Amino acid sequence: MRHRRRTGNEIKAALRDLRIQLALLNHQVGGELALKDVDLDCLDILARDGSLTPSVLARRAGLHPATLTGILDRLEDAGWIARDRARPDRRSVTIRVLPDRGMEVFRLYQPMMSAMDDVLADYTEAELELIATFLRRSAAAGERVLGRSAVES
Amino acid sequence: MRHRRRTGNEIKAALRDLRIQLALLNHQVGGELALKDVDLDCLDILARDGSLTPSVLARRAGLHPATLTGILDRLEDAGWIARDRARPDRRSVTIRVLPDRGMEVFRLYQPMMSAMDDVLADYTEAELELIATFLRRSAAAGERVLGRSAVES
DNA sequence: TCATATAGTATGGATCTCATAAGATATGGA
DNA sequence: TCCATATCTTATGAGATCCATACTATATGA
Repeated sequence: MRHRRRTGNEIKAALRDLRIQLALLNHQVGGELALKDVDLDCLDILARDGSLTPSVLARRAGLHPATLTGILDRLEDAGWIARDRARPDRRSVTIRVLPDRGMEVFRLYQPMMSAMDDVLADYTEAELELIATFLRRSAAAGERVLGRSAVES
Repeated sequence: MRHRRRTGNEIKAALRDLRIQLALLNHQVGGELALKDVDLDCLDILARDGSLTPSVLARRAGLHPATLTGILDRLEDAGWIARDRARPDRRSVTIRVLPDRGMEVFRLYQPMMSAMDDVLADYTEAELELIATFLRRSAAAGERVLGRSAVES
């Protein structure tokens, strides 16, 4: 059917707009916290995946290991993370996110969270489930695509 | 109802994951095109909003005017944009996105577009409309939130 | 006409990125 | 065990980027 394709394109366009908007929002929040965009991205990945080693985080974030060292130095100095050296492999380091500054971040994202609550209030429970599943599938799709091209290179 | 709140939080979490994934994907695409993340963001904003002046784009992207000059220099040198000086106000410049390199970008985003098509194939037309509306509302919410805090500062 | 405001860009110092190298540790075979 | 090689992280330094400031050109309004 023709409508399906058109709606699909609208979804992709809306997704692009949403990405921009979330990027700008993050940029603004980062500014208040004196964090570069990439610093926030790293913190976000750590929050999602839990403690990682620098090499794994660098690969996952698409950054050069030496670049990540600089980022971790900044994050450590500002009290966002700690570097632990107590693993079976003593070359390795574990990055641990400190809870100390969590409330600051929470406060800065609060306006967007409230705005999202307003959006969500218009939907039924079943519709919310549908949306949640769609978002998870889209994220997983992104992960698959990224994983494939990472393997090739 | 308790379920609503939980599902809402799941949506927010999924949105966070999706944001990360799209950021990483953009970072990867940018790498192939020798573009910084912020360069791609600017191109994306221009694609969304049409031709803009440097000052407007700088404000919209949350960047210092001098920073944007550097970005525009890069984009111009690489053949992404042109700077036009033909407006009523002769101090002003209009940034125009050139179509020349559009196909390159299209090709690089193609894998993600295909992956999204696979995701979308599981939904009915009505469900797709629901999702599209949700995404548009979320983007609009982000815009409102950002607009408010921009006014304050 | 001219004082002031605005758009965009040049300048230069601080900061960031990353290729390379170095140091520390691990691993596997002789 | 000993050692060659690989791996993890970080130091170093050159080049790129960011941005406060200053500057030029143009506009606006008294």
